[in-house]
Amino acid sequence: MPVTDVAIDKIKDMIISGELAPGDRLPKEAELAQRLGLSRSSLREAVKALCLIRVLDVRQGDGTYVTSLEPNLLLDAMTFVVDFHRDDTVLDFLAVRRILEPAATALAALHMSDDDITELGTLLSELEDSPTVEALVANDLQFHRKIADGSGNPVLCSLLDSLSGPTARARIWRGLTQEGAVAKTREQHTAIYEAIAAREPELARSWATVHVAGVEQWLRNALGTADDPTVPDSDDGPAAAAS
Amino acid sequence: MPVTDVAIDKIKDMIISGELAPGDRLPKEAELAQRLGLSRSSLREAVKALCLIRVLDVRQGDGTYVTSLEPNLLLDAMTFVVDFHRDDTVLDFLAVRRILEPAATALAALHMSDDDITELGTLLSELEDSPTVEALVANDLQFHRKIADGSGNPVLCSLLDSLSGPTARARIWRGLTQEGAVAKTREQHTAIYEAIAAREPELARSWATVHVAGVEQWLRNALGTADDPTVPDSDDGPAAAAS
DNA sequence: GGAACACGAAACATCCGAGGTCTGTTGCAG
DNA sequence: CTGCAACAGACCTCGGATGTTTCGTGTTCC
Repeated sequence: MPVTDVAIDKIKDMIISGELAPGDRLPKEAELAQRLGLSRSSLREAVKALCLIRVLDVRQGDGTYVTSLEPNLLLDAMTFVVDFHRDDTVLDFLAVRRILEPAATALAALHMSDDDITELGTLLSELEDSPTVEALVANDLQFHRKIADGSGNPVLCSLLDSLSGPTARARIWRGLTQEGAVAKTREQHTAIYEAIAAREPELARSWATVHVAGVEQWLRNALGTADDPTVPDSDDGPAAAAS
Repeated sequence: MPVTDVAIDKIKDMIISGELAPGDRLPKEAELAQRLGLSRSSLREAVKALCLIRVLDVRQGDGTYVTSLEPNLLLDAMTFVVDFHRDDTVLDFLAVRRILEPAATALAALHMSDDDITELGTLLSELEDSPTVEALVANDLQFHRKIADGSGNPVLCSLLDSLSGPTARARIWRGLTQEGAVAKTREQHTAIYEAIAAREPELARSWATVHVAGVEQWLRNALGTADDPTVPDSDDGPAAAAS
C-alpha cells in the first residue's frame, strides 16, 4: 500500500481514537511528515484527500485543523460524489429521495418549532405570483431544506440536501416543458405546509409522497419516451438567474 | 482558490462533460500537469483526492483511469466518511436506516428473483445453532445486504451498506450485553425472509421496521442510562475474530 | 490610554528534478 | 506455440528552494 494511503489511515485513526479532536490543530507539515515517516509531498497528498471530504481544513499561513466533523459537513462531501450521476441514475436517486422525504416531512410535523413553521409559511408567501422557473426551483430547494432541517435529524437533513442537487436540474427541465407544473408545485407546497402547521404527520407524509412521486413519474415517462434521455445543459443555474 | 482545487474541478468537469468516460485512461502525469497548467506535485494531490472518493483509480506502472463511476463505488466512499461518526451520532444514522431498511425490504419482496430468495434462505440456514456474536453479526450484514441488493435500486443498496457499518459495532455490543438478543435477531430474520418469500411487501416492511427499531430502542436506552455513552473499543472486529 | 500601522516569524502553496519501483510489452530461445 | 528475460513507460517518493498568506508583536500616532 502506498505510503500516502497509510498516512490517510494514520490520520484517520488519530482522529477516531480521539488523539485529534474536532477543531484541533495538526502538527506542522514537516513535523507530522517526520512523525509518520514520509516526505512532505506525500503527506500533502494525504491531507488534500482528507480535505476534499471535509475532514481536515487547511488555512494557508495558519495551520491545518480538524473540522467540526459534524454530519452536515461530512455528508456535504457527498454532494460532490452525487454530481457524477447526473443523467443515468437520476431515477435511482429520486427513488431514495421518495423514501426519505415523506419520512422527514412527517418528523417535521412533529418536531418543528412554531417559529420555524412561521418561517416556512413566509417562504411560501415570498414567492411572487408568476415566478420564473429558476426562482421557483430555488424557493423549492429552500422549502424542502427547511422541512428536512425541521426533522431534527442532521443526518437525514444532509442526506436529503445531497440528493436534492441532481433532481434540481430535472425540476428545471420539467418546469420548462410541462404546462401547469408551476401551479401544481405551489399547491402541493401549500398543502405540505398546512399539514405541518396542523401537526398532522400522516397527512404531511402523504402530501410529500405525492409531491416527490409526481416528479418521479414525470421523469420516468420523459426518460422512457425520449430518444435522448440527456438533461439539456444549463450550467448557469438558479443562483445566476436569480441575481 | 488553490491550483490543486482548480485541478480537481477541471478533472471533474472533464468527466461530467463526457470528455473522459468511465474506464478511460488519463493522460500521463507530466502531460496532464502541463495541460492544466500546474506542477506534477500539485496534480498528484488532486488525483489523490479524487482517488479517495473512488472517482479515479491509479495503477502504478500502468496509468490513471476513471473508475466505472457506478453508484455502489462512489457511495462506498461514504463508508469512509461515516467512520468518523462512531459514538455521538449513531442514533441519527440508525434513524435514517430505520427509514430506508423497511422500504428496501418491501421492494425486495416485490422484485427479488426466486433464485435470490433461495440464496437468502440458505444464508439463514448456514448459521449454526449457537453462533458466536461475531458470526451472527457477519451473517446479519450479509443478510441485509442481499435484501438491499434485491430492492433493485443500487443507490439504495449502497446507502444502506454505508449506514450498516457503524451500527455493526452497536450490534456486537448488544449481543454481548443483552440476553436473548441472538435468538430474537434470528426469529426476526426468519420472519423477514418468509415475508419476502411469500411476496408480501407490507408484511416484510413491518418486520424490517420491528427489527431495526429493536436495535434503535435498545441503543437509545443504553445511551440514555449509561454514564459513559461511548461504545467500548474492540478494534479487532468480526473479521479478525472469525478467522 | 487606545487604536491603527508596520514588521517579522510561522506555516502552508507551489514548483522542480532526481532516483526508485512496478507493470505491460516485446523479443528471443526452447 | 510457450515461457522467460530484458526494456520502456508510468507512477511513487523524496528533499529542497521559493513564493504567499496569516497571526502576533511592537511601535507610533491620535
